[in-house]
Amino acid sequence: MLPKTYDPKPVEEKWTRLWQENRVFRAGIDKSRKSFTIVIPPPNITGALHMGHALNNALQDVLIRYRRLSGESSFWAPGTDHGGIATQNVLEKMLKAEGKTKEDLGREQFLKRMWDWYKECGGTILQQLKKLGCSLDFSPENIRFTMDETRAKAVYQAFKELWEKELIYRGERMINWCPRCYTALSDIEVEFEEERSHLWRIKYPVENSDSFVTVATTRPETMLGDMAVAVHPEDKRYRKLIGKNLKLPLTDRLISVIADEEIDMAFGTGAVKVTPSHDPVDFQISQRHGLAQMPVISYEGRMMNCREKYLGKKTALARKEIVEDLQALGLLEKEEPYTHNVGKCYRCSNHIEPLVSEQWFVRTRPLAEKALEKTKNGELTFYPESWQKPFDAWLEKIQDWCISRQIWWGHRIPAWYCRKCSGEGLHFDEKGELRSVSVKKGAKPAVSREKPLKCEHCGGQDFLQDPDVLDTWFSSALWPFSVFGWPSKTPELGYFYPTSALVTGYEILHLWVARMVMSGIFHLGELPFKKVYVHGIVRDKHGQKMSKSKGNVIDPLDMMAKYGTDSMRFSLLIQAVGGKDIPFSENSIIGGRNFVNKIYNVSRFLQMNLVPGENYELELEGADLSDRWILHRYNQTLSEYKKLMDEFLLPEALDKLYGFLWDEFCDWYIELAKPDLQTENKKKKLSILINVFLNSMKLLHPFMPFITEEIFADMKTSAGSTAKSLMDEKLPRPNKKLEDETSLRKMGVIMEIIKSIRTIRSQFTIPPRKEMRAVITSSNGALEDIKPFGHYIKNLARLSELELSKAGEKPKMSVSAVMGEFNIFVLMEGDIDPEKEKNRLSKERQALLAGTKTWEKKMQDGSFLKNAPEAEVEKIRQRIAENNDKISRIGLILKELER
RNA sequence: GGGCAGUUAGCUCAGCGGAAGAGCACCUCCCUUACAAGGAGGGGGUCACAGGUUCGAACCCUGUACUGCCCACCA
Repeated sequence: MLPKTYDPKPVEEKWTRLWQENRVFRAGIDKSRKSFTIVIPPPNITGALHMGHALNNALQDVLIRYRRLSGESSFWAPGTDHGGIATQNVLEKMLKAEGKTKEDLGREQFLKRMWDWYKECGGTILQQLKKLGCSLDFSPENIRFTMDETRAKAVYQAFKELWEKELIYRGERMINWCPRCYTALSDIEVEFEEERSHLWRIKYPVENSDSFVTVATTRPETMLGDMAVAVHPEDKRYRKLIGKNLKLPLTDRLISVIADEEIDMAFGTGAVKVTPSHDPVDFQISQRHGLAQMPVISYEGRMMNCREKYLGKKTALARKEIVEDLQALGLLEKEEPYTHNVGKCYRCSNHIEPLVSEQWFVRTRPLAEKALEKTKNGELTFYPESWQKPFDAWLEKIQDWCISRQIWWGHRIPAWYCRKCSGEGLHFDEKGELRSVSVKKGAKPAVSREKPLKCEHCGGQDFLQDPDVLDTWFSSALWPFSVFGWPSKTPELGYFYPTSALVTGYEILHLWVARMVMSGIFHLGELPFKKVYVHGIVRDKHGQKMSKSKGNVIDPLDMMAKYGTDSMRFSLLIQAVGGKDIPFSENSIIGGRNFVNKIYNVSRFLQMNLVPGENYELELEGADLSDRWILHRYNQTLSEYKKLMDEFLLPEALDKLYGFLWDEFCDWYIELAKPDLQTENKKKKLSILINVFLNSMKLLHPFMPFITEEIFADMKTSAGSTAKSLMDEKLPRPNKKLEDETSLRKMGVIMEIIKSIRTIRSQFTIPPRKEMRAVITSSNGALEDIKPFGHYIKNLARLSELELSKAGEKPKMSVSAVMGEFNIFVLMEGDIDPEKEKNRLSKERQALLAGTKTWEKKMQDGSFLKNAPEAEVEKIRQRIAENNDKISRIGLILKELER
């Protein structure tokens, strides 16, 4: 005999192996069938899979399995992302533990270590996706990596095409610099966080005068690089000072007062210190006024170009000392608490230093405009659609994309400089390696994947490659087509591109999705996908983001080991409603675990009853009411399920299945069918039980692949299937022959009667096992309707005897209920307290009377009668009639109790 | 500072113009031969607040409050 509880572990291990061995997930080109393609958001190779990956990939797997079962040729290939800064940081940390730095190793050795790490970690992540049940084809030739040879070709091709169209350029701009990661970042890689700090008011002495101009700043340390103080041209306080010089404290420099419209007179003192090298706004002001730049903060985040005292000190320390020094000089007017937003690195959370630097950029506006056309004309749609607006808004305000990173791990920028022609433009470090390049000083890049043979200008052959690498998102942006071998015109590219849908979390809508859209249109002239399914973030049960530092991380691998993969998938998927964030707790998996066990026990029950080897083909002949009812409900559930799945309403579809299987199939239908399993009717009943159940398993399969596959394998022969896997089966189609609305109505009445008898039993604490006698009376034809199904009531309400009669007499020693058109009397043994019973019925009567009163009031309302639709009025008329009928019936029972 | 959501039972949410719902949690009774990871029954909500539209509002409109996200160069 099968054990009472389901043990997921051996089942999951078995099927994980068999699926790969039999290559059931293989997606080939099959022009006779529709294709369904999703490219996996490639996980970064930074460590292990987390809950977010579990959700993201479970959702994709649901879609892929559903489409595969629907007969489409599904493609979903595994892959990982090299993950640029994030991954480099992981290795740097590991080196630190060994007491080394990446400089100790040198670029070449460091990269070798990175590739070793990829081999180790990339494999682990794929292994974990397998555990999650993802129906990816893990054949080695199928595994993609954003830095493998094919993808590298794509990156070069993309760079070249953009360069040739002048959409990539090199220039000096204000960029976001992370001194910790030691690289430039794009604007969207900066996260703003509110921080409590101070606003300092500093007095700048006016030259040849005793007066001062007071400026307000949150960053006093940058004052060493001030080149001016700006005021609004119409600011009366300062108008006279415009053009005058100020003595910049702590330096021996003079700076001038300039006028700029952008200055807000109402903020601070209305006078702003202008630091062109370290503030984006100041940079713009300086451009407008032709101010010189003077950087005072280095790439390391230390003070430079300043007096000895501060030289080389970190900005935070310099800030403290400068404030103290100003105070000592009497130039600090005020220090007030101030809360403002501070930019932080999205990879290491350290403060971002805005500074001027020469970098590579993508000119995004022309690309964004094309993308906007597609979203505006409805070609690109979002599920849920509320993401469309923010997506569009971002494209409309898009800034040029800084794509160069000063790290080592990534695609090296395919630009080369002739040593001879580049003049002063090449800067080397102490080891003689090219460290940075200045185009302004003569360096002219030649774009090429390999080292160029000859310089176009001087014929020289000594080339140096640009030391920077590309933003990791640059290669991610090409993923939907690089996956298929672009720029080669592979058959896969032709068949699977554009892909069918993209499934992703909203946090990378700009970083990734928008860039894929722009790249797809630019390089292939076609959107990479037309549907974007956007999901939320898995949080802890209090809605907090999971993070190691908070210690609230739940590891999906632990959860799968403890409760099984199907259970975890269920609890994630059922909660993923409307793309909202999911508050996840271990507790929520238990619901999934219970459902898995419930299903397992259904199969156990059926297997205990069926005769192995026998074929239980669906027999409709002679189906009784409960059969017709469950088949009708199954059929309805199937149609609703398909509709929901096609609309990407996956949690809703799962919820429908859950309700159908647990409430209707288990709690009602199986219970109703049980007595028949003891009769010659057994085979017919089993045919319906097995067919409805196994078809439901097919519907459930995309969500919970392991248990459904296992059950199917155990029972398929009974349903006449020889399929090797459930996935070789087809999803059932709704069948008109199964429709039977009448059964729904009739079963509804019977279920209500059963429930009211159960309620009475419960109220009088009659043990469920104890058999009772009951009498049901009704003065009209309704009784005829239920007469053939008395045995349903007897069985499920546990009655030893059921009398159906027209006579309205209340049997002695009985408890009564009025349900619809029926009076129900449950016969009690021994005495019942007439007072208690009277009380109970009177209370119900009161409630009914109150209802009638409300409705009648409404019926006396002239404007209601005049304005409300006739159907509404009729409905209320009927309610009153029903109520009154019940009231009078209760009245009669009460009268009988009096005697 | 701008924009977008949300506020319904203890929790997570559905309902989006005609008698307040589900799941989980809770309480009571039951180890009934598929399942105690189960079954049956039950309690619990002025639908954030204030106005308005309507015969009728959780639902539509207008404010207010709070919460959450996204975007933004206010020193």
